[in-house]
Amino acid sequence: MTCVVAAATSLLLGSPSISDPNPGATNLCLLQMSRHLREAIQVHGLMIKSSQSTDPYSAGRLAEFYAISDHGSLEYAEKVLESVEQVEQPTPFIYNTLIRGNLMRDDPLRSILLYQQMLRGSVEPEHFTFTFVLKACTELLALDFGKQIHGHVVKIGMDSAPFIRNKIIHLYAVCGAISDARKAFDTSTERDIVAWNTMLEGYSRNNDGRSLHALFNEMPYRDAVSWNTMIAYCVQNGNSDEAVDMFRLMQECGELPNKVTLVSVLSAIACLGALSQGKWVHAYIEKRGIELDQNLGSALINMYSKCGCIEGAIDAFNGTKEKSVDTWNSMITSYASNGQSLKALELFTKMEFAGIRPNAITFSCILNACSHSGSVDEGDKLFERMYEDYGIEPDIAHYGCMVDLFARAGLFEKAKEVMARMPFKPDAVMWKALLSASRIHKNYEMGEQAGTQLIELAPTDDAGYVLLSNMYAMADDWEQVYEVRKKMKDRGIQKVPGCSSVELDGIVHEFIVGDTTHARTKEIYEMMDEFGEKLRIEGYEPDTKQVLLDIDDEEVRQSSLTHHSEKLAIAFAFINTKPGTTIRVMKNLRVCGDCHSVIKLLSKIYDREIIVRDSSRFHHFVRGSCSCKGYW
DNA sequence: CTCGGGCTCT
Repeated sequence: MTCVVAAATSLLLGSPSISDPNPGATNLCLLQMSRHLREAIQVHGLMIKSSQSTDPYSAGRLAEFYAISDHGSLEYAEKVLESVEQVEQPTPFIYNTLIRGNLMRDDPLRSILLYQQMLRGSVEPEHFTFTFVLKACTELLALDFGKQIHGHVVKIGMDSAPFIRNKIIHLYAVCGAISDARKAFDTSTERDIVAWNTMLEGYSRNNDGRSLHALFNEMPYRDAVSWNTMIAYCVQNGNSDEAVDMFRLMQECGELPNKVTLVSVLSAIACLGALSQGKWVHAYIEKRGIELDQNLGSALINMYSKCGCIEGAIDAFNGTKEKSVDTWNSMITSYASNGQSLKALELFTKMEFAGIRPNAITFSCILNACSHSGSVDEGDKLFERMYEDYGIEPDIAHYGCMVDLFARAGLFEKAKEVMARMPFKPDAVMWKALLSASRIHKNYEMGEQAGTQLIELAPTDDAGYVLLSNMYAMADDWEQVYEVRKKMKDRGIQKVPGCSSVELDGIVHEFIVGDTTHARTKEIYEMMDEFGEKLRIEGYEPDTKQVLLDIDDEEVRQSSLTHHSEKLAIAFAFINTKPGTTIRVMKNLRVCGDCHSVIKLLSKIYDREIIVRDSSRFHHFVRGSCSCKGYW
């Protein structure tokens, strides 16, 4: 096709003797067939020669090609407008096209300027014009300017047009003027489904769950978008359970989930760590023959990864037809967070080999993998290559990875060097990494400094206090433990209670520390006693320094330790699953050292694979050892 | 004779 256009164009340019019965139509045809900017420019040249380029319809076509098509150029589009202006008043179509083109290329401000230019030139806006300009206002959050346009629209009686009215609702909703949005919604004569959905989105954005649900219930009928909006709202507010319920209800109501639905529900399932539900969704995608595009592919990889199921993630990765950087990044992260850092590094090499250009996020993932596998030299090299080979300036997160990398390996001098050299002030994430590493390497001095800084930088986060006091306890510095505890109490910071969950037959069971509310509490505690017995035989002794913050009495401390939520969840899973079944536990906080050693032993004693997802990573316990190799 | 990716996920 490309060759045809080029050949035809040069033929026409080179041989004025060839007679074309309708040269104007031929040119437009050639223009439409153009697949490259230079071809269009050649046709444009022909049109200029025959004075066709300022003819209103042809100029519109030219502007459209330049402003909208993939091989266009907004600069040329504006040139078309300029040349028309010199001859006559441009049509609204040319303006509409330019406004739309700039919107599509993420320059809404230019769209607005063109609209103003249009008005100055006394070109009458059409209702197409308003839809584009209102969208530009929405993207710019230009509420006042949008209100002016709204006024204009009302004045000329166009406010009842559904497209325009919906854009107005959207504008107000996005700008947070929810009552104005509702007014526009209430006063519209015919409310189509988009109007309802737009209003739903408004409540969702404004975090008004009550009005959102009320409106959803009032809807005369709902489509997939309506359901998706509700599901997304649940996900955004951390109500993963409710999101999954909505997803079920949606299907019961006969509405077919689409890709957007699936992406949302997968992220909810990932939060819950509900693997069997995630597998169901994967099977559903395959059954319906839905193609794994980049978004859906990444959502699946992410879900499997967060459920500790690396095989599933690999499947989803391989099943994603057109892999983007994000797809690769997701897979690299999956390996890294599941304790397979060397695989992550391997995949990065494959990625480079496949000619995919890594981005800043790729390097965060990969440097993180290096620190978790203790690949210090490799990480050092990659950090250099990041700028040298790919021109990516490291941001604070990358420096954080490097600090983590060195500190985890016990190279505190190197870590400090990085911090001194970097063009940023250390952030809480960095101090936290340093503090954790100090605890592992028993570098109390470094830990004290990091912990103090951490508490100053993130005074409302309980993690700093907990980590620091735990470290003091390890060092047997009980006076400091008390100080930290007091500071925490004075500032009204509460320790977030540990909470773990396991999924059984599609139902997620939750346990908090010392939980006695579950229907099968008695059996659970009996199981725990059995654990205790077997552990004692293995020669295990509880590490009571891990509890600290909430308890003084040694006896209570011990019992609290045995009742950590992950242990309850594991006991429950033991009661309800056949020997040999892999157990997956999701925890909101990091696993404590005592639980970590207990679970290691349990995996050995009972020959069970136990996978625990804590707040920062996965622990795959198999036959007495853990994939994190003691680093977490 | 042309034009509304109308709302939902990342």
